[in-house]
Amino acid sequence: MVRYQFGGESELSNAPMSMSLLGKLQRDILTGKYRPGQKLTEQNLCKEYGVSRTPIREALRQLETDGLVENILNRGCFVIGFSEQDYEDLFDLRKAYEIQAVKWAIDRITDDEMDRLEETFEFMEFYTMRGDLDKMLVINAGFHQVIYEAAHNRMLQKTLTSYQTFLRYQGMNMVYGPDYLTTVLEEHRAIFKAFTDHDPKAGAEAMERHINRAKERRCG
Amino acid sequence: MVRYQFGGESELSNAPMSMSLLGKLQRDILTGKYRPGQKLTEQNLCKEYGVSRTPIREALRQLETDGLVENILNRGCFVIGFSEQDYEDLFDLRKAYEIQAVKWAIDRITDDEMDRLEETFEFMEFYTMRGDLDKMLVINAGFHQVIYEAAHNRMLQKTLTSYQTFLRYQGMNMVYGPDYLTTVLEEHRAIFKAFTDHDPKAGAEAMERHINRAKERRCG
DNA sequence: GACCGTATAATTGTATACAGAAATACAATT
DNA sequence: AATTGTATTTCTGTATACAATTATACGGTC
Repeated sequence: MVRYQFGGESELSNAPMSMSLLGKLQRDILTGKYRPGQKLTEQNLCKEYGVSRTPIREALRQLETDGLVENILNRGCFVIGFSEQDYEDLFDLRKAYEIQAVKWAIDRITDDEMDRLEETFEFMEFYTMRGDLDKMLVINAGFHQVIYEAAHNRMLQKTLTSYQTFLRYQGMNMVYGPDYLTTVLEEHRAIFKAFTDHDPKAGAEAMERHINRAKERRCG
Repeated sequence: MVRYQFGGESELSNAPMSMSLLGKLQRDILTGKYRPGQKLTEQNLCKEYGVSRTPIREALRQLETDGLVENILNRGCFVIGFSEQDYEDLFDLRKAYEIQAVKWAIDRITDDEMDRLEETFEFMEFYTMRGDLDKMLVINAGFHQVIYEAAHNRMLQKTLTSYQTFLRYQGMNMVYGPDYLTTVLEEHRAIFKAFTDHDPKAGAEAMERHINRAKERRCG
């Protein structure tokens, strides 16, 4: 049995069913509810999310490590702003890791993971055929997630998952062209083929093309 | 006036003079005081570091985000173990980012940063001449830090700094060969030359060689 | 002796209380 | 009007208290 977990609601580990406080804060920062430079007062966040200061502070510390807020001693947390350059750069950082991920994944993937990758790709074909953009965006993220897992490196997985979260909320404002679905499908097909061919080099090249075009499209 | 901050005691932002709790925990995990799989009980850490649970918990959350511990809901924090493969992989992840860093840095470096890079390199030459390994290791980290800063990308800088911390504590157990100093100096000279030549491609190649050899040497 | 259920203890998650620092308001002074 | 010094308030940093969950110990049953 293969389970899918594309919803994005549960953040890998400790998520008590509903969206975690950390996830909510990530969302609200990345979607612009809190503006760059804005001070996040703990009291206000307590009221906003209906919890006490302790969990708020712990979430803020994680956001600090994630690089979404800056904590200045005795003065509080401030939302970090991202320039256009930062967003562009993110594609290059992601590209470097995605290429490494696919190379490792093709070498290290287990049979079970290969089954999941195949099934995920078949879902991509299905939803492309149906023209279901929303489902496609979710499956798209899932396809990459399987690769991250198959790379069998915790740090890589954490970092790329974090980038995905980042781009997911960014992508919510994007406009998707008419042939987005078919184009992206073919890009993923090339990547998937590299897995069936056990060809890390081809995988790296296909992934590089994929991310380069994603950068041009300015969406995942 | 150019100030150096190589000591590694102060972690960029909020470090109240002495080593921060987070830094101590990082050190004690990475140097093996706490073993992989070991449970970090909050009470014990309180006694160990002489603070209450609140700051301990906040530090643990940051360590979780950093990937040094795993937090299981209602069960506590456990030290994450790193395999030989993980350590090898880390060089590849670092390589990907260091190459990107040097390419951006050569494009984006300010005059002030260039002065600091030059001065740092001159210190490297001096300490190599003197055969001062300890100082050299510190300056080595500093040289890369200047590059990270010159790349002008917060995420890149955070990630690479974190890798440096990781490898620094690892490197403490390493044995350095007799020509380590001169070899490393020449590798850095090639990188530095790429900056004076404003040649990102050459910089990337020099950096790739540097990290590849570092991987062979199994130290910074 | 192995297994299971309950009671107890220990530990985590959350809320609150208190101390110290920073921001603010405001009066006095130039 | 601008500035400085002080008092007040607000907020962060830390410690502690309480609630919920998990781990442990122990006794009963097979």
